[in-house]
Amino acid sequence: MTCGDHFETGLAVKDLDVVLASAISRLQRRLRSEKAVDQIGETQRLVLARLVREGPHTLGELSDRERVKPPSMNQTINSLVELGYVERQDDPTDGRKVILVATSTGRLLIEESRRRFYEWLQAALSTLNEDERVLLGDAAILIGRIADS
Amino acid sequence: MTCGDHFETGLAVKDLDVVLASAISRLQRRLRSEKAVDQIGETQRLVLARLVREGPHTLGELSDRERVKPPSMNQTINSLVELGYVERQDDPTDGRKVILVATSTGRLLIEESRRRFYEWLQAALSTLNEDERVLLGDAAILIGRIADS
DNA sequence: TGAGAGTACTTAGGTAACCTAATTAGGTAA
DNA sequence: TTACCTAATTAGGTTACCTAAGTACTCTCA
Repeated sequence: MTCGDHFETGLAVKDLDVVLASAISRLQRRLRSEKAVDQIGETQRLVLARLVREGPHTLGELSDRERVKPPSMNQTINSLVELGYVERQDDPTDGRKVILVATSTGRLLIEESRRRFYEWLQAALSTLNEDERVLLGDAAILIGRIADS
Repeated sequence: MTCGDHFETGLAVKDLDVVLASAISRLQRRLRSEKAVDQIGETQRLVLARLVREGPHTLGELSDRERVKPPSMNQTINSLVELGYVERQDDPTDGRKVILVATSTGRLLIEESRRRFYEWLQAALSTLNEDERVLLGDAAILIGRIADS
């Protein structure tokens, strides 16, 4: 395969809407079934991972980032707080705000959960070559941009 | 940008698990909110679209294709039947099977729904160039392959 | 030919993750 | 200090999945 080629010339772009939506739905379902080993769901894992990776956020910031309404995020946060993975802290400068921080337990869970997820993903990716992995990384960025557009 | 380059060298592949999962979740949510104009949900639309595109299927075939358990697919089909978009027919050769066929109303809905979806997607894709669209098409195929692996 | 095993669909009941509408509490500015 | 704005939360509902169990049909083979 040389520069400019792609895997299924023409076809790939023609049915982009259906092919992309279908592929994404299927991967989402697969991810959901794979994570079942964990104590937390996919949504909770993504939020907790963000708190660990990027540090404390307010509820509003989190719901914006994840493209979810505040009440939905609040529910996710409630379960993470109940499980002891996240802590609510008062914002010293604005009493309306609540600062959400991952606890050390939460940090630990994400490290382990992420390692396990990587195992599955690496197995799945083992059928792909390096070029394809790079392509997928680029595509993830594009998909994120579309989602947020 | 020349052959071999990609948009965020190194970074793209390094955090592939989180970046990909997050991007997919966000696009899924966006799709869900965009389709809200339709009478049917994203899941139903995907199934009905498949019936229109690929012709009649049994329930088992559909649930396999969509990576869902048979009872879940049955529920989706029930709602499509109630709305008059899909018809159940007996399999003449195997009394256990049920053949699912899109009605003409269903076919019509998909055509309209798809045109509308394309409008949104084209708008979203207008921020991308042709190379990026091709990349996204290729990635969709890879994602589908991973989901089904 | 008629049990026993297997397959395909369906029903029942439950859960996770979203939503909108309304409420509470804290901030801001005329 | 009243009136409005913003942030988080509560209440209640929907959708789309799941597992377990049941029904109806087909196939196999003694």
